[in-house]
Amino acid sequence: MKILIVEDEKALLSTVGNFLTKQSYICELAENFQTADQKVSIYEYDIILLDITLPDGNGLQLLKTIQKYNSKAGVIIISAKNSLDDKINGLDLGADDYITKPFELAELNSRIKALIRRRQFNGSSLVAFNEIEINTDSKEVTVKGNKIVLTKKEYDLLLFFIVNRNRVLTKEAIAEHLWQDNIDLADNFDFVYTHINAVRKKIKQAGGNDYIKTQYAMGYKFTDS
Amino acid sequence: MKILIVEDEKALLSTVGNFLTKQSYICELAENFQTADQKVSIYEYDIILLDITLPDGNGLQLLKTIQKYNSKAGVIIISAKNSLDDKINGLDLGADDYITKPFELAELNSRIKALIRRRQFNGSSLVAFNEIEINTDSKEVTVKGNKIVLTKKEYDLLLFFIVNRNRVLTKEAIAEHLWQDNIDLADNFDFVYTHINAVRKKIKQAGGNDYIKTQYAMGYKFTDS
DNA sequence: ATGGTTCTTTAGATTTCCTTAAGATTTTTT
DNA sequence: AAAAAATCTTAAGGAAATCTAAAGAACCAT
Repeated sequence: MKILIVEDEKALLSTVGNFLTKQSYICELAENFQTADQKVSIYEYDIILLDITLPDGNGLQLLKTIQKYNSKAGVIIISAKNSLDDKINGLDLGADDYITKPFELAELNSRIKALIRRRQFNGSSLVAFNEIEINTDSKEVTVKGNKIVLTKKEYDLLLFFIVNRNRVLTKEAIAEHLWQDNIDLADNFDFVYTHINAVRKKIKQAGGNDYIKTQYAMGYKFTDS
Repeated sequence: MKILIVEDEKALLSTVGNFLTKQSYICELAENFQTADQKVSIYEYDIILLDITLPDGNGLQLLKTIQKYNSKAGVIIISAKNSLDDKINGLDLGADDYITKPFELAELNSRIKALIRRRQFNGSSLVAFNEIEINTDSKEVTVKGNKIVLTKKEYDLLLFFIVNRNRVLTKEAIAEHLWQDNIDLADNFDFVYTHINAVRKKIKQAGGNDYIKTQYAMGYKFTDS
């Protein structure tokens, strides 16, 4: 099982490299965009760990090279905190999973294992939270195996929640993600209510739990507990 | 992610403060050189927004204090129009970016995000004081591992205390932080009592110590000793 | 154009919690 | 020791945030 680790922070790079080597993976390291791009276009990897913030280029660009020369590889994005949208852009561009800095090595390990497991069965990219699954390729959403049909806004909203699980998201942050620039930040964001209501309704109808927890005056949190 | 906003125009200060708070940053405000200098030399920040034209000193001077005590912080200079030299001096003295008045909140936001990305903050989302822990991502608060549920005002208050530990905070300072602009300085601040009482009660109920020490006629201090 | 879908707006119902007020308690001053 | 000032505590009315449903507006494919 070959893994390429792309990360410009040297300390982190070698920590992760050492750890994964001990876990019996064959590791290669790249600490900038150029090296990574070169390696990806020449060699084959099973897993690529990709930090998207690199000094000499954006890791998201690398995803294109990966798709071209290394389409069988599974990609886990390493994202900086607070770059909420990067995660989703990554998933759109073909990444399979993401992990937020700082992270536990144990967590990284279990995500790698999960990815390997998934890849062996079907090559599609899945984002899941308990009984809710999103296939980001086909954009299909299932709840307890039942397919539910979401509109684009609803889909974006649910994906945003699941990718940012266990994080309180303010209405403003949600609005900013869903409407990008077409939004007046001084506006009121009451229309968010409507879409949250719609998503809740559809998940409930399919027999799913309501993981969207309202935190009065703070925002919403997608969580188990 | 902690941000210090240094700006003498009160209206702008509170607008920016409110906005960034809603974007899930932990904000502190300073409306003159002296306060800012003091805060910078005592506390740690991730980002400092710095207006250089202050009534009681030049913001560029502050950069030296920042360098000395807060060298990890990223600095964005807020400059008045046409003071090009200030910008250049600022960048020379270690600022990371600048933004010109008047500016859009959206623009400020994206510059902050860019700065975070560049600096690759692994902004710790844990704030702790002995047996009390606050996860600022999930906004969960635990006391001896027991989760307690706080309202927004209570949460803000506790966070303010812990961030400003070992420091006597007047009722006025607390009120100013919790209510930002919506406050009449001629008012009495009796309502602070109610919230302090609520926080104390909930922490006690979860088996925690009462670190909120009342200093008669002076204020409150969150401390061990 | 037309019909269907999705998005936004509106407004009333509901929930949550913030402020107020008033009496009790503590600390300081006289 | 009494008076004054500051703080504590509790409960209830009202303000603010959220929910919900339904109608109007925009969009899209035919």
